[in-house]
Amino acid sequence: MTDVKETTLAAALRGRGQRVTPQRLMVARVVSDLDRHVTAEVVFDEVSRRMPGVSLPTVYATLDLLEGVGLIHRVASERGAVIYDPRTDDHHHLVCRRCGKIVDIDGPLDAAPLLAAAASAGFAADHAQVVVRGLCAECAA
Amino acid sequence: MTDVKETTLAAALRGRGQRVTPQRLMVARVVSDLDRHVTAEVVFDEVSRRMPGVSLPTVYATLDLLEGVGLIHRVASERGAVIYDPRTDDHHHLVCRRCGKIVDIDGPLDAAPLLAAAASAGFAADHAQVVVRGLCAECAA
DNA sequence: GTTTTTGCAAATGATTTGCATGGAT
DNA sequence: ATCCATGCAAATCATTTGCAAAAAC
Repeated sequence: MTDVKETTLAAALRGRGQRVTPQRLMVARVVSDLDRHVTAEVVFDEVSRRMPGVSLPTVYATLDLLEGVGLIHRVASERGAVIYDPRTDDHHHLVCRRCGKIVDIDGPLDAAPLLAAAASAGFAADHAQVVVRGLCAECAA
Repeated sequence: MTDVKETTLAAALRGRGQRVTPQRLMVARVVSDLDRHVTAEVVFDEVSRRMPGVSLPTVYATLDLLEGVGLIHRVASERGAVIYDPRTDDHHHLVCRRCGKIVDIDGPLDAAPLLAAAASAGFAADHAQVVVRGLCAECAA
């Protein structure tokens, strides 16, 4: 069983003239294994469990790198910590305005008119996501 | 010329048993007058110009209150600070991943399927917005 | 060998909290 | 008179930076 994420990352790093380090591979593996929305802290905790001594700044830098390479996406959040999403396919999010919980929703979005509007505003769009704000079932109670 | 925002706010506060203070009215007026995406700092600076002595924690608390009342919305930001939007009608945003610039886009969104998905996940949705991430014209250069 | 990365510690920026005073009802 | 809101200072949280040592190429 090959690890698609690691080989993709290693190739991307080599292509950019950047170095393939064990810390970077571990951060990528942890994000892939956790397979859910994560913060830098959460990734740091799990990385530390598997490879003690890795620093928090390295985790921040590596998450940024993974985003640049396109292996993870930022979830558009409206406050607090940055949330990364290991899913890079087209999907959207529900965000609870009270507890901050984020849930994926799969559903169609006709982004074409918005992307056209983006282009005419001079933006080179990477990615369009819908954020639905509201109250989750627990917080509504 | 009546000030819709202020009367709405005063009414909402009274309805909730909260107090109508000059600081709250001023924060609401400033947000309305600035009429653009703002941070707490920006609001604080303008409020301080018009009513010296108002504290930053009061500005934070009041922006939170205005959001709760529905007079302003938070928008997804790229940088550390929370951005508030005085427009509460249906529109969307372009966010530059490099400089953080946020631009409004008006365009149709067929949110119905996403709102249906939200409901079946137990979420009571308030509001759906699209965030398009990318590079603005200046940063692309 | 050269250059990039790392880990550490400290700095920064945004927002929140605790608490006593002041102000709205 | 009662309680909520304010101002101040300090605390907290997430993230970034500067720099010397270690590792990748």
